[in-house]
This record gives sequence, structure tokens and C-alpha cells, in this order.
Amino acid sequence: MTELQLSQRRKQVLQIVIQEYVENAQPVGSQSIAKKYDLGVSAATIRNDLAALEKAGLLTHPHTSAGRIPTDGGYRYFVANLMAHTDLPSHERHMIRHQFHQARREIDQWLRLSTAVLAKASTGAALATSPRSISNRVKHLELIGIQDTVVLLVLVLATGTLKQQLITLEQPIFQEELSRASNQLNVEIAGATAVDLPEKLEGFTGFTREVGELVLNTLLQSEEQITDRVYRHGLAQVLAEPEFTDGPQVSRIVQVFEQRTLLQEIYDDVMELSDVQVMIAGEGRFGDMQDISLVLSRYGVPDRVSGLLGVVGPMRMPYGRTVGAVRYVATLLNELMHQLYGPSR
Amino acid sequence: MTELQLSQRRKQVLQIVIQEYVENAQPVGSQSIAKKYDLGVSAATIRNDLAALEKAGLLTHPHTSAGRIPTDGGYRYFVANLMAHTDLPSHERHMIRHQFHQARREIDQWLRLSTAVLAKASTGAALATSPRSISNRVKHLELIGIQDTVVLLVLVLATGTLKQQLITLEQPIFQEELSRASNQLNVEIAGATAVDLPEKLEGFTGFTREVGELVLNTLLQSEEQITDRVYRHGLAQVLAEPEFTDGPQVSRIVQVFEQRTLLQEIYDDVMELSDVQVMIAGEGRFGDMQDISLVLSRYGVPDRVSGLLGVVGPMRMPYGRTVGAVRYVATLLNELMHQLYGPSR
DNA sequence: GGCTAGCACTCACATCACAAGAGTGCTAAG
DNA sequence: CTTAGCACTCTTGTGATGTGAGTGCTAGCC
Repeated sequence: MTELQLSQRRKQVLQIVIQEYVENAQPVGSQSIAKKYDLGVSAATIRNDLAALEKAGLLTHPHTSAGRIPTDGGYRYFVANLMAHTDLPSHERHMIRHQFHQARREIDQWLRLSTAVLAKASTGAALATSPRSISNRVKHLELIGIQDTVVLLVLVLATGTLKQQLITLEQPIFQEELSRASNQLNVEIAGATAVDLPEKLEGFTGFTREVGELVLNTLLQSEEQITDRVYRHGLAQVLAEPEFTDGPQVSRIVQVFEQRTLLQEIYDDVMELSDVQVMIAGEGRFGDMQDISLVLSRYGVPDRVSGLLGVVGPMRMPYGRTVGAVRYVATLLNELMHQLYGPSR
Repeated sequence: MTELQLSQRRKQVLQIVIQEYVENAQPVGSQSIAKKYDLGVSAATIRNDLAALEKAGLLTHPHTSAGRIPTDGGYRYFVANLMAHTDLPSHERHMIRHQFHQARREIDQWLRLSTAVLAKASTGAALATSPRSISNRVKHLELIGIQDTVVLLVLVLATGTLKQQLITLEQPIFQEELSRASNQLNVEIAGATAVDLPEKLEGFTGFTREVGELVLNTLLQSEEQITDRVYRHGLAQVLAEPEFTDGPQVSRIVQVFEQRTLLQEIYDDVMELSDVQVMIAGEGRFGDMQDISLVLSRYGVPDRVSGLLGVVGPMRMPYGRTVGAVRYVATLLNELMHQLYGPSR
């Protein structure tokens, strides 16, 4: 976006329009601004400002004789230049931190809690993906007979993630045989990454080799796939917002909320930037996201694990507060994850 | 419900009203019935029948001069006495079976697929819980150091389910020590149930004992909690139904769909019966489920594992088809689970 | 040039009246 | 028990009409 030159007052007017509209979901007119805010100028002047802001593409009006509402461009300008960086109030922060420290020390719990907290702190619906490992290493594997011809392969990765995979056999294998295979493999492939693994497997044949290949596959998959799990919370809340009274709108946001593929696509974008990212109406790059905004952040430990965390809501959203909430929860998660996956080992 | 005595024709009329209303979501009047279906009687007669059915509490009309629509009682009568037990058409069955056999052999995959398939085969939104084990046994445990003072406890249950739990320590423990503890415990507690375990732990002290207690807790929890995971699919689809054009309706069904607690409550009910169960408008026992129906089934292996599977939708639902779909998917899951958790071991 | 006051104009929205139509309930007769 | 007939009810759609918020523009003022 080319940087727009706006007079101080016009910036202020834009800010007021957005603030009022976010609050009341009602187009805002020149008079109500003049009356409520003392800008030292008359309604007529504000009217000129509004017209100018509209010409600049930051506002529209739904019909000739209605007040102004922000366009997606208007929100973008606001977020980029005008938005007050509001952190969550400290008592909320403390409450959230407390909740996290009360939770059992499990990633699953943390992420569930994260979405719950985020949904509560924002007006939107919260999303989180389970963390994906970066250049993961095999730490340990275990083969466990479940049925005569069914074996469970449990794979522990260096990041502490578990992967499981069932193997069906042509003929029964005894537990001793399984143990032998797993011991062999454990010695050989401990610490291996997806890159190292293939050559380390060369010596093996038969069942052991087969298991090794499976390990490799799982490893590769865990790095490619965005995640095996998406946490969601608070859809009901966001559907209560006035913009979602008509059908098409509802199905749009529900689809954004439910579709894994979208997250998959957005993932890399968010990973590039370290700060919270605001995506308004799909930023033109993503499908049908009219009137829908995302506030997303990466979380995790650099070069070890990372996931996606954020809020889906209507474009008319309290961005300051939402960004603050997402940032805070992401920071908290970072801290917690750091304790686990910390500096090294 | 006390058994109602209805003439053959009145049953037929009820059936027609339900069928038409399910199809068109429009109140159905006496004339349209007389014209479309050849009952050998005139519209006036049908009018009398409709009035009688209304008196019996099976139908209502939204206002004086509209056609009739079924009440919840009407649907219940229909499901109990009139509904044709329609299995899914065989080509659909084959397609579904095919999809299942293509999926990787993992419970997670199966359940994900189940909800996708169910949503597609019904007009509702599909739900499934991950299976819960009944009187589970410990098969194997593993202690893995993640950080100096962070240990991951991996627990494999006899059913092949994995449980993980992080343990934070006061002071570092070396991997040898961990291995020693896990070996000891493995020997002692393999095959133990939540009932046996306490006495087996008596001999242990210190860290080993601590881990043992954790295992016990996890075991207990896995039998109490409904499940750690709920699979969902197809909310967008069900929200497209005409009954969900207004706000309160939407939030009702979204809540039913999202809330874990409801499933928790219903769980035991469904477990008692072996067949598919239809729950119309909460059957009076469950909260605010006006105009919402559930079609649920148990799945799993008797006395080993079991979970919940079903569809959430509007009361105006093609029950025959939906029941058929749920039953078929449940049967399929049963087969698959049987292969895993089969007769014994 | 920027600001202000005044004023005509526009357009959504609410209200009312009115007609059309679907469907009922009732009555009386077969 | 069934049927035909008919008055009655109530939703739905349409058009007319008024109201009001808000705009856009012009002319004058600092």
C-alpha cells in the first residue's frame, strides 16, 4: 500500500469512525462525530473530511444518505498507522497466566486453553494448530504387539511429540522379535533426522527395514503436514455478531473456521514474520474472505517447533485489543514451550 | 409415550405430512396431500384426520391458516412406528467402505473419515468421540528425558491407546535412572488394571513410586473422562438448512455441536442401548435443544473400547436415511476396531 | 486555502392499506 | 364416516406515503 498523506485531523476522523463503527456496528455520520467528539470544527468540515477519506478509499457508505463505514483499506490503514498498541489489562493478563500455570503440563492442554482464553478475550473465534517440528530427530521408538498380526509403532521425537502408526503383518511376530528389531533400530537411528535416516537404514533388511522406512515416512510427514490437529473455540460467540445474521456470511466464516486447507496455505506467511499479523478480508490473496479478518501469530521455539495461533472474526473487530490478546497468549505459549524444548539437549 | 391408536389412514397421513415437510420445509395442507397422493378420500376427510392428529399432539400449525407441521411428538411417533428402515443404497455403502479401506490404519484417521462420511451422507453435522477404554490394562510404559528436569511418560494401554504426560522434576535425573525405573515398573505393573495397580505399587518408593501413581491416575482418568478428543464435521452444511436463518437457532445448534459436556451427559444413555438412538428435541431431559435432533450410536468392541458417533441436525431431518447412515458407519467402525482389539490377547 | 452555514436532495425504513391466496373449521347432507 | 360448500383467518406481497438521517454543494467568512 502506498503511504497516504493525511492531515492530522483526518487521521483522527478516520480513527473515530472506526472506533464508533467497531463499537456500534452502525454507519457513523458527520453530526454524531461533531457532537460527541470536540474536534473544534463543525459538522460541515467533518463532512468534507469524510468525503476526502472516502475518495482515498478508506471509507464508504452503504447508500447515499447513510453514515460512513470503513473499507478494508480503511482498516488496514488504521492497523498500520493509527492503532493504539493496547496490551491486555494487567488483571486479565494475570488471570490468564494463572490459568496456564494451573493446567497440566501438556501441550494439548495448553493449546486447548489458549483457544478458550483467546476466544474469551476477543470477540472472535480462536484457532490454534498443534506445533510442527522443524528438522526433527528421532529419539526413541517402540514396537508393541497389539494383536497377533497387528503391531503398534510408537515414535518419540526429540521435541517430545509422539507419533503412532499401526502395522499389519502377513504373519504373526513374537514380542521378542519385535524387541530385537526395536533395539537394533534404536541404537542405529537415535538422533537421526529425515536427512540422515536413509543411509542409516541401508544395513537393514526385512521387517526391521520396513519399520525403518515407516519411521522415515512419519518423520517426513511430520514436517510437511501443517499439523495433525487444529484446536478451535468460540464459534458460537462470533456468530452472534450482527454481521452474521444472513446466510452467506455465516457459511463464509464457518468455512474459514473449519477448513484446514486455509491454515495450511497461510502457515508459511505467518511463519516469516515474528510479530502478530493482521489479515483483513484475505488481503486479496486468499479466497472468499469478504468481511472476515484474521489476527494470527506464530508460537513455539525458534528452529525447534512452531505452530499457528489466532483469531477469526468479522472485519469490524477491535484490532488493538485482539492483537494484544493474541500477542500475549503467543508469548505465554513461547515461554511454556521454551521450558520444554528449551535451549538444547 | 403411551401407545396411540391410530387408524391406518391416519398413520399414512402423518407419514405423508412428515415426508413432505422434511423434503420442502413448508407446512403441508390437506389439499396438496389429496392432490399428490391418492388416498381415495377427499381433502375434507384428510382435514379431519389432520385435526385428529393435531389433537393427539403429533402435529401443529404455525398459524390458523397454514398447513400442518410435525411436532416433536409427531417425529417420535414416526421414528418409533412408521419409519422405513432404509439402509444406505449399496453403491454408497461400497464407496464408504472403500474409503475406509484406503485410509491409513489409524483410529484417528478412521474417526476423521467417519465424521466426513456421515456429514456427507446426512443433512446434518457429524460428531464422533475417540474411543474410551473399559477396564483398561497397562501394557507398557516408557520414560524419556526431554530436558534436564523434564521427563515424558509414555503409557501404552492394552487397547493400543497412547497416553502421555509430562513430569517436571526438582533435580535432574539421568537417562539410566529413568530406564531403571521404567524397567522395574514394566515388570511389575504390566497387565495391571486400575483396580490391581495400587497394591502392586506398594513396594516402590521415591521417583519410581511417583511415576506409578501417575500411571494410576492416567488410567483412572482414561476410564472416567468421556474422551480426550471430539471429531466434528459439516457444521457449515447444517447451518445452510432453512431453520437456521435466525440467530437464536444458530447459536443453539452451534452450542450443541461444540459443547463437550453435552456428549459427556449423553454418553451413558447411548451406551446402554446397542442400536442407533434417535433423540428428538432433547427428549425433555436435555437442555435447550428445541428443534434439534441427534442420531447417535455406540461403536467399538464390547467390554474393550467404545465411543460415540452420530449426527446433529434440525428436527426436520430424514430420519430413515440418517439412521441408516449412522448405523452403517458404526458397523464399519466396529469391524475395523474388532480387527485391532479383537477377541483377546 | 480552509472553515462554516444553509439548503435541497436522496434514500432506507417504518407504517398503513389493500388484495390475493392458502388453508382451516364447521355445517349439513349423502 | 365421508363429502361438498362456504365463511373466516391469517400470512404474504405490493404500493403509497411520510419521516429522518445524512449527504453534497454553494456561497460567504476568516
